Amino acid sequence: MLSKKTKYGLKALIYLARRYDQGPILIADLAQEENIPKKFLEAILLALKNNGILQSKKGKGGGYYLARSPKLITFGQAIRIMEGPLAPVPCVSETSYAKCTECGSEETCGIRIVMKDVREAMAKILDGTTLADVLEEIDKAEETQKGVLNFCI
Amino acid sequence: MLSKKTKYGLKALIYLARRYDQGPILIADLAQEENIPKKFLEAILLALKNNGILQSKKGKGGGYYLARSPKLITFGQAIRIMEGPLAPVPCVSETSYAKCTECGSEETCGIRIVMKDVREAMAKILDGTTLADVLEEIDKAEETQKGVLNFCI
DNA sequence: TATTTAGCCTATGGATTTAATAGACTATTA
DNA sequence: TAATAGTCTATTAAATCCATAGGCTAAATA
Repeated sequence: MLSKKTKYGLKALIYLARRYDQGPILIADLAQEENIPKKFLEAILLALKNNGILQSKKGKGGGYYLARSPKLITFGQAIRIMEGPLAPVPCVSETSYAKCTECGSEETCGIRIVMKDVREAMAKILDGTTLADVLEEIDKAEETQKGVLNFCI
Repeated sequence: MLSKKTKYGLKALIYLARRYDQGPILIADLAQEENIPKKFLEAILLALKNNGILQSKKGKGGGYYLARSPKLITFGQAIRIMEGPLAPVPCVSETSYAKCTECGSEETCGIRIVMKDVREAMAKILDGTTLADVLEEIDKAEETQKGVLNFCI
């Protein structure tokens, strides 16, 4: 299960993506709009900034904004920063491999064999989905919803 | 990341699957062979029993054994018992759905749209992989390893 | 029936992580 | 220089994870 931290972070990224090239967005506004505790959000945005996903501007007229186009930011990148590696076990992680403590031979570990496939499947989706993709999907879903509503009326 | 609890449990299941129809296995033996704290393992096996994956026999000659053929026990079943639902967010869980707190409209939530795909991909693998499958894969991997060793010598 | 075996139950504890809040500090802009 | 808004350090409550201890209960065997 994703932590609240990660959910908040993803919500914030989607929010900022929707307002890309509208200048810096205030933490306070973002927090209020998305119902995120402001101080908690501060820490999350800072982490995203320190990892190159976001940029910020201080002082009046300041705020946060995407460091690059929504087309170039993936869910995978963001989730790894906030939640850690995608891999269910460290021994199959591509981005932060570690030997499983007390796991004898890695090549013949049943758990590892299965989790390798799981990691790959997750990575394929999350590293292949950009913020721009998500915005598009949201728009599509909203159109469909409108259709459903009209149909109901 | 999988918790130690889950890893221990999966190890135990694979161990028991390998010895299916060899009668009950002692917790103590299992714990020692697989390097799992005995008391912790007790709790894990009990949970698996209470969820229909294992059966046990008390008294002398007792122990734990699979409740049914390794072909009929999947990783998905076991992981859900020990780790909880596969779904990254409760609102896409098939086995234990719950509305995300403070998530306005479910149909147009960007996070949900992506995580739905992730859940499906994970479930496809984990619900499609039985203990018998894993034993087979382990054997295959061990054969390959032998080949590598001989080649090296 | 008595005894031993081995799983079952309750509870405790430390360590770590998660979620949230408070307050002082610093850079920037007008 | 005064106001703004991000940055940093601490603290805390709650939850979860990992592990251990000790007594209880069911079952097999002598």
